[in-house]
Order: sequence, then C-alpha cells, then structure tokens
Amino acid sequence: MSDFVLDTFLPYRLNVLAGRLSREFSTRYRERFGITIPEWRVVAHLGQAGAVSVREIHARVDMDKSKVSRAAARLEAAGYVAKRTSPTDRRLVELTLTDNGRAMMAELAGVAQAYQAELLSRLEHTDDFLDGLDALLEAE
Amino acid sequence: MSDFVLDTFLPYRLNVLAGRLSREFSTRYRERFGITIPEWRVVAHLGQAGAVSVREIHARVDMDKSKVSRAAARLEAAGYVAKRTSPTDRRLVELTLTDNGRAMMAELAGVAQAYQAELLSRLEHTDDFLDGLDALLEAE
DNA sequence: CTCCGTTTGTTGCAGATGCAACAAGCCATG
DNA sequence: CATGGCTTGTTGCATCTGCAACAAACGGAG
Repeated sequence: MSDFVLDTFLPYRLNVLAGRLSREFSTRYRERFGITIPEWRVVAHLGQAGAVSVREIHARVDMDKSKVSRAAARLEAAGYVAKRTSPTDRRLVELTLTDNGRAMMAELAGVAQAYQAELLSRLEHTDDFLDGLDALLEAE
Repeated sequence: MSDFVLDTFLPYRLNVLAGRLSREFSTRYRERFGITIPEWRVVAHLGQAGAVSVREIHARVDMDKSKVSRAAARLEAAGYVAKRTSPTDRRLVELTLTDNGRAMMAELAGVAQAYQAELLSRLEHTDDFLDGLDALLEAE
C-alpha cells in the first residue's frame, strides 16, 4: 500500500486550521452583532475600501458573486450597509457602510486585532511563516 | 475609522488559501475517481489507519459525525469502502477500504505527494512554515 | 436481571452553498 | 440609432452542511 499520512498533507492541515480559526473568531462577534462569516468579510472589506461593487468584493475575496450578493442583502436589512445603484454605470451596485456599520466595524477591528495578536504570539518565526503564506497565496 | 486591513488578517488569509488548495487538488482526483473532498479525507484516513469507526474519523479529522457518515455511505455505494458492525461493540461501525479502495488510494497517494512537492517548492523557509502550522494547530 | 445514563451512527430539517440561467445595462461597430 | 456581444447582480435549484433528535447498544449500580 502507500505510506501516505494525512496529517502531513498541507491542504488538509490548512483546511483544518482555517476552519477552526474562522469558527473560533466568529464566536467573538456572532452573538454581539449577529453577523455570519461571509457578512464579516464584506463588512471588513468595506471598512477599508469605501464604496465598492459586488464584483469588486467577489474578485478580491474569493467569494462567489451570489454569496456576496446575499451577504450584502442581509447586511442591508440589518442596517449595517447601504446599497445604491452607481450613477455612472447602472449595472453596478455601490456598497457602503452606514453609521451603524462603521460603528460595528470599529469594534470589530479591535476584536480582530486582539485575536490576531493571540495567534501571532504562538509563533516563533513569525515572519517566515507569513512569508510562506504570501508565497502560497501568490499563485492565481 | 479603523486602520484594519483584511488582507493582513490571518484567519482570512488561511481560509482563502485553504479553500484554493483544496479545490485545486480536488480537481486532480474528482474526474478520475468521482469522489468529493470529504470522501477523499475519509479514504485517506482509512489508507493509513486500517479499520476505523465513524467516531474515530470524526475525532481525528474535524468533520461532523453526519458528514463522515454520509461520505462513508457514498463510498460504500461506490465500492471503495466496506462497512460492518463491530463484533465487540455493536454500536460501532468498522470502515475498511475494499480492494478497489486500496487501489484508488495507492494512486491518490502519488497524486497527493506530487501536489505537496509542488507546494513545498514554493516555500523558502519550509521548516519554519511547517512549525508555525504545528504551533497554530496545537491548541484544542 | 433490570434500570438508567452514556455513547454511537443515522436521519430530518432548516439554512447555506455553488452553479447556471436570467434580466438589465453597457459599449462598439456599422 | 440599432444591433449584438459583453458585464453585472440577483434568483432558482439541486446539493451540501451543521445541528438536534432519535433508535440501538453498551456498561455500571442496585
């Protein structure tokens, strides 16, 4: 047979880790703000990018168009995001944070940075690890 | 506002990367064997572990019981896995690879190792990166 | 042996997901 | 302008997912 050991397989390990971290992190904002993981991503991107289209988010984050669209719809219903048709190109939707959305994001940024600090403190060769991530993410 | 940048957020980056790698890797076996990602995980684990219960896989891999159960059912229907009730504890199900399953796993091991080699060749400080992964995965 | 609490695997169900189809809008060519 | 090819966002649909409920089986206390 083969001497293949799943625990040494990179995609597997990364998946387990990524799932755990995202889930654990999401518990830190879910009950407080009631948003889901895809919604968190949209809000986080809007926080740094201003007015952005669905297409833009879909391209930057690897989220399906429909996933972005539905997350945006829920965020709008919750009052965190405003949607309006772009005046220059009426196919596009401009997404922006509302005041409530900005307030939430301000809190979330703190929570995220605290979590990030926890994670990084577990690493020894932090820079090498992050460089490795970069290298693997570089391919498109 | 906040100076939070999503692209530097570790859980986010790991999720994007893990999703991409798993998806890309799955294209290398999906058309050939017609199995899904959860099914690949079960087969890979069986290849290294012999007769194993659903509980065991659920605990080792972070897959829900029901996910394991359904993957195992599909693998059984496809003829890659045999299920039988444990003789010592009739609550348990013993999962084993069939001959077909072993043959498939032998091929898959090669494919996986080739993919792993590709990935590692992109890294500079391979050991530090892997150590970092270990460190982050250690907590439970 | 008989309960009773616990463990194991399957199933039902509500919600999430990815993909493809679609309508609406843009732009270039004629 | 009109037409045809392209892009953008939403929606329908089949499937997947996680969670809880459940039946079956175990094991210990009495």
